Formats: sequence, C-alpha cells, structure tokens
Amino acid sequence: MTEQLPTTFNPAEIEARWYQHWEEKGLFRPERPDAEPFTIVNPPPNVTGSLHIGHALDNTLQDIVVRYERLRGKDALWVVGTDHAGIATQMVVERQLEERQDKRTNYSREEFVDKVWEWKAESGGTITGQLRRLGCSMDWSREQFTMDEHFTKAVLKTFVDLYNDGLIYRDKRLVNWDPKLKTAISDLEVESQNIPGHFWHFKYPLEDGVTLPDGRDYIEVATTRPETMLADMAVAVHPSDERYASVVGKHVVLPITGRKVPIITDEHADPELGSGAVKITPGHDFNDFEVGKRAGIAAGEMLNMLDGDANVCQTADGLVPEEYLGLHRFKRDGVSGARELVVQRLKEQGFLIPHITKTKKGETQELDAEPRTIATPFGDRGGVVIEPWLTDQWYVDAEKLAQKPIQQVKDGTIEIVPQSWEKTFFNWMENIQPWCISRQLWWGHRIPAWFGPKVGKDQKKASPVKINLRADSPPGQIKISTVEPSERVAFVAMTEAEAIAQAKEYYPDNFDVGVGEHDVGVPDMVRLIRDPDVLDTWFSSALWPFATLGWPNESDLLEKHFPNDLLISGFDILFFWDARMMMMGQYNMGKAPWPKLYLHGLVRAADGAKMSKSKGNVVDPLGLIDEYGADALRFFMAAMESQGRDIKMDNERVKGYRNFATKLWNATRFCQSNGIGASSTLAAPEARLAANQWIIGEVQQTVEALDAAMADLRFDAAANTIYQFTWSKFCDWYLELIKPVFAEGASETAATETREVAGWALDQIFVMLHPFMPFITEELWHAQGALNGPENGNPRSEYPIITAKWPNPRANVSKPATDAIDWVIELTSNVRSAKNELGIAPGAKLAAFLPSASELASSTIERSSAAIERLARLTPVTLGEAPDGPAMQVTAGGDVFVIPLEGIIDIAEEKARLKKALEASQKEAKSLEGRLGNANFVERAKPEAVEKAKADFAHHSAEAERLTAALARLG
RNA sequence: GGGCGUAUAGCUCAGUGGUAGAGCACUGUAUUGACAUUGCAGGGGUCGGAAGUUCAACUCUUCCUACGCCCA
Repeated sequence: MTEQLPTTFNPAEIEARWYQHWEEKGLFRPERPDAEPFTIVNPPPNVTGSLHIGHALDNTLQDIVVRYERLRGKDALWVVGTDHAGIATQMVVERQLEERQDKRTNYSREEFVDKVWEWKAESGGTITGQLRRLGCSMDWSREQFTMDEHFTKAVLKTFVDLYNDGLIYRDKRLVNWDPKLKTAISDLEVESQNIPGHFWHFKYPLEDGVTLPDGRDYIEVATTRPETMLADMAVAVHPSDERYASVVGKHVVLPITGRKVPIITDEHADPELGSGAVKITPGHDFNDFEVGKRAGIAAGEMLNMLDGDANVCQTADGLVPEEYLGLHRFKRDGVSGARELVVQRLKEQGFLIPHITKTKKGETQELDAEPRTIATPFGDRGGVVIEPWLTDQWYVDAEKLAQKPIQQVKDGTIEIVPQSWEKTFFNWMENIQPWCISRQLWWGHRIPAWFGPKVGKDQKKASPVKINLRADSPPGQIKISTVEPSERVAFVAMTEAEAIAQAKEYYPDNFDVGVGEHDVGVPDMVRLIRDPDVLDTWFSSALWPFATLGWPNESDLLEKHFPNDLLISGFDILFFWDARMMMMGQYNMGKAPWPKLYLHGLVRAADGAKMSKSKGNVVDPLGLIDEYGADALRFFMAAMESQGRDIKMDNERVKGYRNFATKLWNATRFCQSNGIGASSTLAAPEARLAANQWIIGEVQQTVEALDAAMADLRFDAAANTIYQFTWSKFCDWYLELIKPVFAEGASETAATETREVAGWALDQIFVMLHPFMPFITEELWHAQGALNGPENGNPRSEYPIITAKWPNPRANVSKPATDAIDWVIELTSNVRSAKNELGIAPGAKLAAFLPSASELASSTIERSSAAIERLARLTPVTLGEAPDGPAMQVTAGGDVFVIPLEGIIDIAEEKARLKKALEASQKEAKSLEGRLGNANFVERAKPEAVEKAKADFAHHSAEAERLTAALARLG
C-alpha cells in the first residue's frame, strides 16, 4: 500500500487484511516483559453461539480499553475463549438428533459426549471468527475453553476444596426442576412470567363430624394448582385466625385420595387471602416446603406425586387413584392432565365452590374458578413451567462465600461502575440462597464424587453380608445404583484413585473397593459409582479470571495478570457470572478478581423493544459490518455507551460514523496531495506559525480530554472528543487555515513547518482514534508512513499503529498564537453569518475597515492576512475609519469591523439584522442588570459569579450601545 | 408488594447550582482540486408536573405522573 490512496474508502477491502496482519505478527500481545500489565478477560461466549449485537457492544468496549492500554505501553492481555455452555450446547446437539428422528438416549453417554465434541469442532469457530471481524485484539494464541484439560483440573480442585471446607454439600430439598430438560436448574435460571390462570376454591371436609363455629363441616381452601392436592399433607391457617382456632389440631379427609391430614397453624397462611386456609403440599411448592419443615415433616417424608417428566406417579402412601397415574401435571398439547381431572372429579363430588361473577350485561354467571394472573416460573432454556421437585442435589454455601465480596464492594476494593448497580448487588448478595450446582446432563464437568453405600459404625467390623443394603444385590457385592440416595456416602476427590483410597479407609478392612456397575464373581467388594451429574456451567466460568491463566498451577503469567484490571460485562450476568467470579476469586486466590467492574446495558431495537428471535427484531452485527464497516459499528457502540442506559439501535447513526471514517480518509488524501506524510517524532514539532501552534494546542487538549474520559470509562465522551477534534477542528478549520501555505509563491519555510505539523497532528488523530476505529487508522497510518518512510530515516513507519505510542505532545504553544487563530475563526464565522442573513453571496470578497484595532487584531491581520482573506473573504482590511455611507458591522472579540455595503445590499435588511442583535443584547444586559442590582446576589454569590456577571453586563451594554450607534448611522 | 432506573430540540441522546449542547432529521444556500458519505448558515427546547432549599434550580430535596427493568 503505497503511492496513492483510492478516492473512496472501502472498509471491507482493508479489514480482513489488517486483522490477519495483526494476528499473524502476534501484535495483539507484543513481547513486553518489563511493562506494567493490563489484563481483561473476555466473558466467554457459548462455544456454539454466534455474534449478536450485545457481544458487539461488550467486545467493542473491551477492545477500546485494551487497545488504549496497549498504546500506552502496557503489557496488555485480553484473555479470550469460549464456554462449553452445558444446557445450551447439549440442547443444540439434541435438537440436531431430533431432526434426524434420533435421540440422545439412543447413545451411551460417551458416544453422545463425543458427538458434542464433534459439533464443537465443527461450529466452535463461528463466534471467534466473528469477533475477529469486529476487530477485537484478543490473545488468540492462548485461546481457552472451559473444558480444556487444565480448566477441568481447576474445576475439580475447586469442587474438592469447597467440599472439604464444608462449602459444598449434598442436600435433599426442593429444586427448580425443568421437566423438559429433565434437570435441576438454579434460581437464576428461572424466569417469572405473569400468565393468565385460575384460582379454584374447594371444600376439604372435616373429619368425624367436626364443624366450624358457623356450622360448616368443611374448610374452604383455594389454589392455583389443584393437581398438587394429590400430595397435600396439611391445611394451614394463621395462628391468630379466630375463625379456625377450634379446629386446629383436628384433621380433614382429602377428597380423591382420602388422606387424613392435620390442620396446622403457620404464619405463611394469609388470613386476607381467600378463606384464610391454605392447602400445604411440601413436596411441590417452595413455601409449603418451609411450612412442612416447620411442622416437623422431614424432607424425606414429604410426599412426591410427580416423576421427572412431571407426570403423576404414585405417592409413598399409595393413595393416588389409578386413573391419575401417568397423566401430565396439567393440560399440554391439547390433552387434559391431572389438574383438569382433579377439578372435574371435585366438581362431580360436590367439593368445588364455584366462582360467582357478573357478566358485562349484569347477568350472574357461575365459573369453576376465578380468573387470575399468576406469576409462573419458567426455565430460561427449556421454556416450560418449572416444577418444584424434591431431589438430592449438590449445593454451594453461597451465603458464606458472598460475605467477602459484599465487604469488598462496600469498602471500595471492588468498584462497580456505574455505582447505581451496587444496591442491586447488595440486595441479591445479602439474600443469597444456596446455589444448586448439579445438573442432570451429560455435557459438562462431571461431578468428582463417587458414591458407595453408607455403613453404620456398628457395621464397620461386620461381615460383607451385613452391609448388603438391598436384597437384590448378591451377597458380598454392593451395587450403589440400587442404594437409596439417603443411604449413600460420597467420596469426593480429584481422581478415581483418590476416591477409592478414601473408600478403603471408610469400609471394613476385609473389603476391596472398585468402581463400576457390574461385578461378576468378586466377593467382598464394594462397587463405587461416580455421580452421573455435571456441574452448572457457571461453576466453571466463575474460575475464568485465573483458570485461564493456568491456575491451579503457579506461573509467571498468573502472577503477573491476576488480579485482572477490569471486568466489562452486561448487567444481565451480574449475578450469573460477575458475583460468582468474586466469590471464587476470593475463595481460590484470596483476592478480588478485579478492582473494577463496568456494567453496560442492553442493545435494544430502534423502537426500544428488547431484541429477540421470537419478535424477529434482531439486528445482526455482521450485516452492519458488511454495510458500514467494523470501524463505524464500533464507533457507534462507543459513542452511544453512556453509563447506566441501554442503547437503542440506530442505523442512521452507524452510517454517520461511516461518513466520519470517509471524512478522515479524504483529509488524509488531501494531506498527501500536499506532501504531508508521517511524523517522525512523538513530541510536537517546533512551530512558529500561529495555525500550527493552534492545532498543536488543540491536540494537547484533546489528548487530555480523551485520557480523562477513558479514566472514567466514559466511552461516549471519549468518542465524541476525538470525533469533534477530527472533524470540527482539524478538517473544518486547520486544513482550511493551512491551504494558503501551499499556494504558489508562498514561503517554503512555512510550507515545510506546516507539513511537519500537519503530518504530526494527523498521526495523533490516528493513534487517538485507533482504539475506536482500528482498521482505517492502521491503513492510513501506513499510507502516511509510505510518504515519509524509512528511506528518510523516519523510524515511525517501521511499526504498525496497533503498537504505536500514545500521544505525548509536550508542546509549549504561545497564547497569543492560539488566540489569534481563535480570533480568525470567530471573525470568519461572524462574517459568514452576517452575509447569509443579508443574502450576500458567500464567496463575495468584501473590503473591511477596522477603526480601532486591538493589539491582537492588528498583529493577526499582519501575520495571517492570507487566512483572513481566504476564510473570512475580507480584502483588503484597512486599519482606519470607513468612508461614510451604508455599512454592516461585524465583530471579532472586541474588534468591530465596518464593511461598506453600498450597492451590495438593501440597507433595510442590515437594519433588521442589527435590530435583532440589539434586542438580544438588551435582553441579556437587562437580565444581568437585575441580578447585579440584587444585593443578595452581590453579597452571597460566589465572587467569580459576580465578576462574570459584571463582565457580561459590560460586554452586553457596550454591544447594545454599539449596535444602537450603528443603527443610527444607517438612518 | 419491595427495589432500581429513566423523563432535556421532531428523533436518539450528552450535560452543569449561574437562564442549555451533539448527531440525525428539517430550512436556506454553495459546486472547476481532500471530501455531496461534502461545505457554510439557520430554525427549533417554559429541560415530565407540583412544592421546597438557595441570592440563583434543568441541576439538590420531597411528593406526584408516565414508561422501563429487576426481585417477591
């Protein structure tokens, strides 16, 4: 890429080329052993996923920070990798099998897992390729996967350590069961939705002729889930509810099952809700579970009436009638379920209390149930209603692990940006529930626990036959798969061998211990079996900040890059991922994983709706890249990212930033056509000309503003700063100001200086813009380098911009010089504006008189007459009184130019213009006068505010006077 | 029911205790050499409503209204 740039900027043409160059040359992680580290870990996307607009935002922000820090000389490491995403990935592969009329259970576990690995090999590169298209400068040489061998080691170690510390335990309690995926899920994976449903009222007859004070021989209960009455174990009333005090301790006989259940008291029963009496199904409702426990029912005794598919099964007491067995819990695919049958039977038997209501026409109507909106839990992956189900699962004691992170956020060890998220964080962390981490899936990290039969102390020395817990096991051989969970003991270890060793310690000396289901002819042997479940995906990704760096092995890499410096994530995974990294970071590493957590919002559709596949309003970032270029999309994301707000998609704005890239492209072409090439110094060149000093000063201010914005992670402010500088200062003013320097016959010294300064300023733009728009800046950087390259001894063109140096102008610009340019700019704008209002052709050159010139004016007119002529189109400018006759007045600073208008314009129009300006000044002056006349203001306001008001008043009064005089002169 | 957030120009959004800004859109205008993916100029806002604090409120406080999100 030398010689000439094409006349139009084509993003697609340069993007692939530069990305490949960076990656091949290892530029995303240049060797900087002595440099200060800077580390970000990428939230690992699902391995089989593809890039959506949220990834585009998340990764753009991270790349901006990483490129910025790399340019500032740090050893910047952006860890990248993918997540095995247990449920999501298994679902994808199962769906593929379904399409071929096949299913998972047609295969062995090993065969199926192999299929998932095959699928990963096939499609795992999709999203990583897409991240490259976005320009993300991650360290691909160390790409990670949460099921890499070393990662698995980290996961197992964490599990074993937590278990040994009592922070992981097995418990029988209600879990959120997804009957479609047939696995337990955590609280976070449950989404509550309000859906229309019903509230049924039933009569539960009192036993043995007992009656309520009002004579009724039944208790009325209401429920939204009638089918669960098959497993009801009590009726609860509030302890202070007088209506039922006389029957507490008595029993009701449940319709259908005939089960006798007690009437108990519990705070959970709300006297205001329905009849005040509530049916209690401890095995299928979270609240009832707690009520049941308080009533002294152990988890193991709680009745269960559903199987893993949420079909009715027989309860332990065998009281569920035959006709219910096998029915689904409720109507599904048009087929009635247990719910419908229960309602039908109760109605037939007279136990249903109808809901009486009036129609719109005022007629009384009788319904089976009261219509009601019900907050219903759904699995976020499976999409079906979650069933609270009593099972044995592994839990993390999240409450204990949460304590240190809570404190760290409170004491500032971890800063959450924007801070408003702290409250949400505390609210969740301070009420955190045990974290269910076991999943009944095949794809994932298998839990390192091996079960064997529990042995009582007295059995320790007994013969093998006596610890044979089940009749169907041959003597001396114990198959754990036939042992009730409550009769199992777990050996938790990193390896099978360690688990066996533990087991040998546990079992009587004369026992041998092995692993596996079957055993033929080996007596006196305990067969352990590994827990078939896998861990919640988030259990492994919680280790991401250090397991990706090699932990638990110690290394320089880990030492240098942990803790990380910053985490950027969407607020939607604050609890799923961020909080758990805090817990695991603290537990495993003894430290917070990063000192700062930046949370960004969601990218929404143009109408503000959440994007979703079902709504069909998903915007594909790759499509935007194809249309406008990756640089434009990235700049859009940055410019729109203000803290604490979601981003609404706006294609027009992306287009605007594509235009911005084109603007820079053309500005560079202009520079090249005037012999302006690459800079050769990091510091600003020596400059004498005012325009050059001015742009150097502006660069300096821009760098400062940009650094300030980046320090605060104000991506919008950073993007707008570089945008405004490039377009409004550099292109609109500086390039226009220097055009005369390259005119024929102009000073060669001035041209040389200007080439140096312009080339330098352009390079500073490239570097400052590079984190936001890496592709075009790299392209133009090299194009400029080709113009003033190594053949001239310029070292700058030997390295790419990605590893260039962040601007450090160290310039000393003179105030009179920059003031002069600001003055020219003001004069030019005012002249243009006046001409426009008076309908004078913009190109018309006008003579101007300056009756009393300030020092700034006279020296600027002398030194920068070419710029004044070219931009303000005033020529000649005479220092002195204007001849009599109609004229317009234009100001710059305190200087008033008189521009004769004879023959050019209608005097009336100038008078109108002056009058408008006069009114504005008078209004301002009057308001300021009023304020200054207020003693309270003068006495109590800050002195600088008073000073400013005085100065403004003086200015506006003088302006009004001047305008009045000018008007008078026009007659 | 609890918590959080938002409300500023037609649209999308910044913003500060001293009477408001950007981009897009709109209006007018310019076109022989960087750029029409452009230049120049302009119109447009009682900063959601009410009360309070203050010399001064778009900004701070309280309440209200609307919308959105999270949790139960």
